[in-house]
Amino acid sequence: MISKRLGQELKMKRDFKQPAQEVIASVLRTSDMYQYRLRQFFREYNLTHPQYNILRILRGADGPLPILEIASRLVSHVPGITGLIDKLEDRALVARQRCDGDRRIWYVRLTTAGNELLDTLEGPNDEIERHLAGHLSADECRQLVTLLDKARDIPARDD
Amino acid sequence: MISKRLGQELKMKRDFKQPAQEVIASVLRTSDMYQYRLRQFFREYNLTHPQYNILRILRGADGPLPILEIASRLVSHVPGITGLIDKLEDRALVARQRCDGDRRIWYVRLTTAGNELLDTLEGPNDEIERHLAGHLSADECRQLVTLLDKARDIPARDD
DNA sequence: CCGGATTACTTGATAATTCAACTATTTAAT
DNA sequence: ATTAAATAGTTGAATTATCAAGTAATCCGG
Repeated sequence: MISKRLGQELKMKRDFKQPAQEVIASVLRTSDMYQYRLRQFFREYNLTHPQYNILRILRGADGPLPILEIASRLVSHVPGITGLIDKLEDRALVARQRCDGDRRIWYVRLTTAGNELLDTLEGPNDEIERHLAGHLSADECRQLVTLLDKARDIPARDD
Repeated sequence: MISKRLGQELKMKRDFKQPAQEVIASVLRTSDMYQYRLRQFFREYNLTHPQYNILRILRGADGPLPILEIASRLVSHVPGITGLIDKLEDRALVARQRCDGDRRIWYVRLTTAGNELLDTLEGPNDEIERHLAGHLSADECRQLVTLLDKARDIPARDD
């Protein structure tokens, strides 16, 4: 899966009509590539990438989080979180506990097993991330991240 | 859905451990954002984004293409193309025709209806692309595309 | 303290994706 | 010629994702 400039890669007859178009196509294609590799990687551990993200968010938070708080931090959209958490709970990687103050809220926390799984994954995960993006220099990474930050900052529509 | 730096956005307690990690997360998140918006947009036309891409690839090619050729140009992976094409064929936007020389191959071509749909979509699609990425300058677009090209150029694994 | 609005989360039906295994056809090798 | 291997595309089962609509708890205005 060797990558060239996207125009060649997709063998477009015409150039992209507007720069915006090429940006969007590039982002989507790059993301697809990452997702493909990450899926293969996490399959060995019987996890999907979103599931792994939930675990990592919980670890990063150092404490239980409300479900919607997880959803908002997740690189993905809301309803379906329930199912993801269900699955993690079935495997006892995560546990739900009701909030005392506000009984609408369910907190989710990492279990010991969840923590251990994250420990196990840490090395291999670092490795695959380095494999996927380690060929970019620190400077290129910074630029890319900055540009993508700006890309996500889409102005509100005036209509 | 206002976007800040990803570290804030995801309310990470710790910084990203390695630059590679942040790059991957940024790409995935940006892609999710685009996909979310594009899905909403194309729903009005009863199309998914992959379906639209197929139509556009066919238009770009100016002639029938073998199915696997479409798959390889598509911002997506192979088996499932069949289903996508089936659905487009059901709606008569596209037609299959067998290759004379090699009867394993099926060519797919745009029908008149498919062409017309693309015409209809052209304006609105340009508009949504400008909306999603039009706030980036031409120069930023170029940089971003160049960096993403490089990002996709993942070296082969030496193991 | 009553009713409507809001918030937090779940459900279930539907659609889209993914992967492994399959058919059909062609090419290559003995 | 016959078999093996490769190529092009399909199928179907299982998992995921999506969206609209639902429940349950809290808040808030009168």
